[in-house]
This record gives sequence, C-alpha cells and structure tokens, in this order.
Amino acid sequence: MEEQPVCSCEIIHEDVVRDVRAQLLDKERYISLATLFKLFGDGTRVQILHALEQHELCVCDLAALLGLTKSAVSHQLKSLRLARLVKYRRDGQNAYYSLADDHVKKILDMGYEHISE
Amino acid sequence: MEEQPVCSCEIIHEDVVRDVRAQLLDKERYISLATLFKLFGDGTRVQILHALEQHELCVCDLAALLGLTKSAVSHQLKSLRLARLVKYRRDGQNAYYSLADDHVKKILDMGYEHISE
DNA sequence: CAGATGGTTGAGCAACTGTTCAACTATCGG
DNA sequence: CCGATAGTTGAACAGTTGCTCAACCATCTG
Repeated sequence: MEEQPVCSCEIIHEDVVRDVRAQLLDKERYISLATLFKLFGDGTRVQILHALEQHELCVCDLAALLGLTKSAVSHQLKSLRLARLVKYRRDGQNAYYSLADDHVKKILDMGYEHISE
Repeated sequence: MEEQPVCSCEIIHEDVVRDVRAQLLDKERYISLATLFKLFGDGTRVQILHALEQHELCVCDLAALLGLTKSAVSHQLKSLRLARLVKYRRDGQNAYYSLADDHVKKILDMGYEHISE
C-alpha cells in the first residue's frame, strides 16, 4: 500500500486512520458496488423493478405502464440485464422480463424502510 | 388514476398490466427511493460509508484516507447527512461523522452479496 | 486581538446519464 | 414475399453530478 501522493491536510488521528485503512477494500470494489447501486438510482428503473416484482412483463407492457417509449424501456432493461438484476425469455415477438433473483426485492425493501422512518 | 396520455405501443396483456398498475406506488415514491440509492451510486461515497462503518472519523481523517480534499469530502458528507445516512457531532474544531443507523450497513452488505455471486 | 487550522459553501467545469429519434432486426400473419 | 408489430441499437442532446478552486466561517492558541 503506497502513501497518498498529496493530502489536503494533516492526519488528526493517525492510529484510527491506520486501523480503518487496513479494513478498506480495493477502490475497484467500491466502484463495482457503486455501479450496482447506480442502477437503483433512477426513478424509472426503480419503478420497472417494482413492476417486475409483481409480475413478468414484456417491453410493451412496461412502456404502457410507465408512459414511456419502448426504446427508453429497452435501454433501461439492457442496463438492468447487464448487471444481472433482471432476466428475460423470448416468446415469439415478445421479450418477457422478470427479476433475476430476490436480492433486488431485498435491496428495494431496505431502501423503502429507510425513507419511511 | 388517469389514462396515459400517449403510449408508444399497444398493451399486450391488458389484465396483467391492470393488476400490476394497481400495485404500483406514486411516482414520487420511486423518485424518493432512487434519490436514496443514488447516494450509494458513487465509489467515493460508498468508500466513505464503509470507512465510517469501521469507526467514527473527522473530515481530515477521511480526506487523508481517500486522498481527496477536505472540500470534496465535506460536499459528499453533506449529501449523506441530508439523507440521514450519516450523523455528526462537533468537538471543538473537529466534526466527527458516523453512520446514522444500521440500514446503511445492511444495504451495502446486500449489494456486496449480489456482486460477489 | 491575530494567525493557524478544521470545516463549509457556491460557482464553474468536465464527465456522465436518461431520453428521444431514426434506423435497424426479428418474428408473425396473410 | 410483404406489411405490421415487438424489440434493439447508436448518436445526439439536455440535464445532472463530482471535483476543484476560492472565499468564507468557527474554533483554538498565543
């Protein structure tokens, strides 16, 4: 572990900082985590996830439900798919999307709990 | 509940859409949720939260730990404070920050679980 | 009081993000 | 094959965001 090249100020509690630094993860880990949470950081995507929590839906249904274009929905679903938050199956012309696992619901619930306090 | 003014396509599964629509929350709720998760959607903030999970820290310590200016850290802490994710106490010149409650840890853990699969 | 240090704040800029638009592919029905 | 519809994609634009910089306030020391 290198020294920070430049620090904007003196370290006030050297011992505590040393201990905490030892517990920190690689910067990349935090970025991965942030990249995941970023997907929950948009009203449209959260609404899509909550809708899919109720029932499997195709792109058209979602577009109608949210009052958006198919394109907008499809773009969002692609992001969610890449992060493995949703999965989909094709049936003829339709693409049916659903939640990939129950982490999504748990994370949403936890957030809902926080803002409801 | 009004009709959507314009829909980009036909509703394919009317009954399902009707049921799901009945379960959806107000748009504002989703925006509130997203606003919360947006705070977890940045590597720096996630790192700050994880550091505070280990120990109460002042702005200077955090700045040294992350290699950022006090200003940058202070800006982020303000956002986190407004969302009641962190709290702080003043002691002389120092402002000591810590996690507001254990929701933060739970949300981070849930995210970590997802990306570790 | 003055000086130093911890911390906050607002403006500004570069980078990023969500939607729209237009073009495209894929599948079904005739 | 043709037309219609479901869905995807990439470019482009407006809006947002995170950091920097400079100025500022607050508290301690002498």
